[in-house]
Amino acid sequence: MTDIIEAYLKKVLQQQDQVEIRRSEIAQLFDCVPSQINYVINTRFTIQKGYLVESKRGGGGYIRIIKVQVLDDLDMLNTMIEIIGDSISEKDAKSVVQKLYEDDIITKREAKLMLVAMDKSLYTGERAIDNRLRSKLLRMMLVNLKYEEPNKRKADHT
Amino acid sequence: MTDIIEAYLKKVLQQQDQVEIRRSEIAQLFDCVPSQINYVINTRFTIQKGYLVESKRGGGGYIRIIKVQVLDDLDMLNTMIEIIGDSISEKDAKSVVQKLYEDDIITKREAKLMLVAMDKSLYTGERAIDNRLRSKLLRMMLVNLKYEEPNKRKADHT
DNA sequence: TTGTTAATAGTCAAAAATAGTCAAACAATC
DNA sequence: GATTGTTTGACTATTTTTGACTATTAACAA
Repeated sequence: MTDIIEAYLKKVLQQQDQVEIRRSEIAQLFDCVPSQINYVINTRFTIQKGYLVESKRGGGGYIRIIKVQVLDDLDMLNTMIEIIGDSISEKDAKSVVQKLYEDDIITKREAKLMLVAMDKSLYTGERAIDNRLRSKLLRMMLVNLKYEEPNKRKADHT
Repeated sequence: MTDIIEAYLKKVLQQQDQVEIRRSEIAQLFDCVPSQINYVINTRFTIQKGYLVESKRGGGGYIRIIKVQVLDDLDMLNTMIEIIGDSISEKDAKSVVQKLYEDDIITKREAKLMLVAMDKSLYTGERAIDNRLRSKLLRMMLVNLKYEEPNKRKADHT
């Protein structure tokens, strides 16, 4: 269900750079409880994945999902570095890498290298410590990319 | 039983380069306990045998088996992985990366990413601990370079 | 203005729906 | 008989679904 609703919203977002819904309407449309919509948004439309969410309660209330717009690769990298902050979970870190791949800022191989480096199996198991180290490593890699020549890319480098 | 399930999955994989199952369904189909499926996967669909496995728990969970191609540079990478062992200094690690770059096994950008990850400024300062973590990370990265998923169209997110 | 009600959305934790781990029991092979 | 491989099930971990309760806002009544 979550996947279906996610797909629906992403489809709309392919045409527009933002979408505004009424929570109860979408819940009805997909025949689920309203809080399911919150779950979808909290897990699939995070800032690490490149989305901003605004909402208002009360009469005429809404939930608005906005695709984050960036100027260019450099802007994207800077934005991501900010988002990462000084601590990041495995999941969020992987979302960031995935996003960079989807936006053609890194190649698939680069993404895979970065993903292994984010994997929890690499770290100590102390969550707080791991998240700080992971953040440091990811930020260092992104900073590095800022000063590298962009990859020459074909339209589709799968 | 293990052989039968293995054969079944491999038959499907002859037609497609990946297969997605629901563990409980397959267990039912072959009338065995679900954890049997894990056994099959752990013994017959390893990375050494050319398979990658991904899974998700919870509602809508799945196990996905993906055929991977082993790349040409296998020997070189295997040798490097052996040399690295379970502990490596910053200097030696950087030499390894440099060598891979000189031998055209990795690109310049990939080399830079890996070098950042080897840098001592990332680590704790406890030499023994750092060298083990560095080795683990470098080996994980190299293992990753050995395999490649078959071409799959990336979603067209224009 | 000021309360009150209706119409929203948000939070949180329990329950349900999955998959993973591990070790004991069992079976096959050497 | 010892070793290695397989099967089983109890227990754990993760993700999703659900619903009761809370918070906010707008509209309206006093």
